[in-house]
Amino acid sequence: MPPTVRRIPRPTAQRLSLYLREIQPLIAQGQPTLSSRELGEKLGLSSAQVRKDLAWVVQSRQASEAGRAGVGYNCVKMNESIRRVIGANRRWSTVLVGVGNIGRALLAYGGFAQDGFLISAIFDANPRMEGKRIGTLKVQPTSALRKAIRTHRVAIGILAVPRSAAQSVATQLCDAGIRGILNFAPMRISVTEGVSVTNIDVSVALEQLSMDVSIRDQMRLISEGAA
Amino acid sequence: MPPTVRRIPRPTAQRLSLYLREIQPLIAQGQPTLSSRELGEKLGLSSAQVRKDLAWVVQSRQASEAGRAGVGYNCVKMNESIRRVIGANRRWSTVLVGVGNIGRALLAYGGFAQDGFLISAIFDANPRMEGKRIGTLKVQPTSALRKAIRTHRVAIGILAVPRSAAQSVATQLCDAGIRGILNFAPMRISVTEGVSVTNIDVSVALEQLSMDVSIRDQMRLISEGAA
DNA sequence: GAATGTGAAAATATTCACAGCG
DNA sequence: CGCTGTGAATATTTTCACATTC
Repeated sequence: MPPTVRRIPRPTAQRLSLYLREIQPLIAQGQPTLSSRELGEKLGLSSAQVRKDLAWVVQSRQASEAGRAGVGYNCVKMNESIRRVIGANRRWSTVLVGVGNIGRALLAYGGFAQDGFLISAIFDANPRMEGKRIGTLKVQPTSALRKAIRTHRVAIGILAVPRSAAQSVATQLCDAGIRGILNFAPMRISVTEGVSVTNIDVSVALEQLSMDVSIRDQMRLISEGAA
Repeated sequence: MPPTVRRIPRPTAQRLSLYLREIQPLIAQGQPTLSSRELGEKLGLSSAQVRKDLAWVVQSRQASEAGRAGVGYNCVKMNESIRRVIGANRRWSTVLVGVGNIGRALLAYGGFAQDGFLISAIFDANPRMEGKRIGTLKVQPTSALRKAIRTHRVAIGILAVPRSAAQSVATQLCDAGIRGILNFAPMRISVTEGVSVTNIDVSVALEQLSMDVSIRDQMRLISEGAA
């Protein structure tokens, strides 16, 4: 047995998604290859970093589709390899719970299909929404979650309900056998062991941003003081 | 001069926002103190990690408001100290560009005010929206950005326009003197040197989540195979 | 006893730098 | 030459473990 196959590092995994975002438009406009330096420049990363990351893609599968010295990486092949490694090559069936503004924004944005994510059914905890049609889908009560998740083999639930309903719906999703939850509610949710959660919290993002701005301000003051 | 004051580490900064989210409800329900172990358990972190992070808060300001051995950290004071360190103690004036579904969701969510973020003015690139009132604010054309940013001393722009308009609006924000942009458009935007950007990209989040789910699946298969 | 604060050790992640290919 | 792939060197982050305080 080889010296224990290490798992793909978190930071690498995160960057791979970003690489996909950069590569895809290039493919669309027909660019055949891309060097680690070019890709790195677009994202503010060193070329060595990019090469190390892409080396993971090649190694983690036994695939041999590597870059070519003197040329760079084949865009199409690299796109496909990355998608396989991060599990974005298959289609993911999802359910959306909550058809308020966020939910409707997600439904209106057609871009997920291209990334392999399909919203199979939509739900709302509010009975007044029941039966309403949005696009091609009819809003169902959350009591129908279990059945929908089983029949569509849904792995991912998108939680776009108000904070007050979030934990209750999260529990229903877990009970119905969901495997991962994308949580838009501005709170941490508790889930069954084995269920993955990714949070999108605007306040956290704003705080991160304001901190960056603060730090830049301080540095500016210092350098101006020194000048 | 002390041996060069190191800047607060990125991962620490990110976790500090999460600590705030946990501490605030505890304050509301009157809990006086919190131990590093308790806080860590809520977030799946080691107590040592929490203590190291909080040590930064105490050190990075010369403040002496530390935890107390045998007791834990004073919730109220820790909340305030963290907010000061990450720049969330002051009020941030923001502008929102794009009053589609995402923009309206942000306006409808009242929780930012509590975190010190105020949406001072709203804009839309679509002239048909001009003059429309949403809540207490009137939609302005993006040509009015510069003036609004100057008069309200706005540091942060929230970019919630469709992909096709994102770069153009980002450029307008930069020209108008914005300091940071929270970008909801599913693309990387180019900005003037010195402007910070934080992206909220649902596809990236979904990919991250699906990758976690995939990895769990693989581990499950392996352990079942071994059993 | 229960907890903090913190050096020292371990683990991770990034950058360097260069051999070798196209 | 330009660029990949990768060990070795750094740098950063996390964990350990324990003296110290309440």
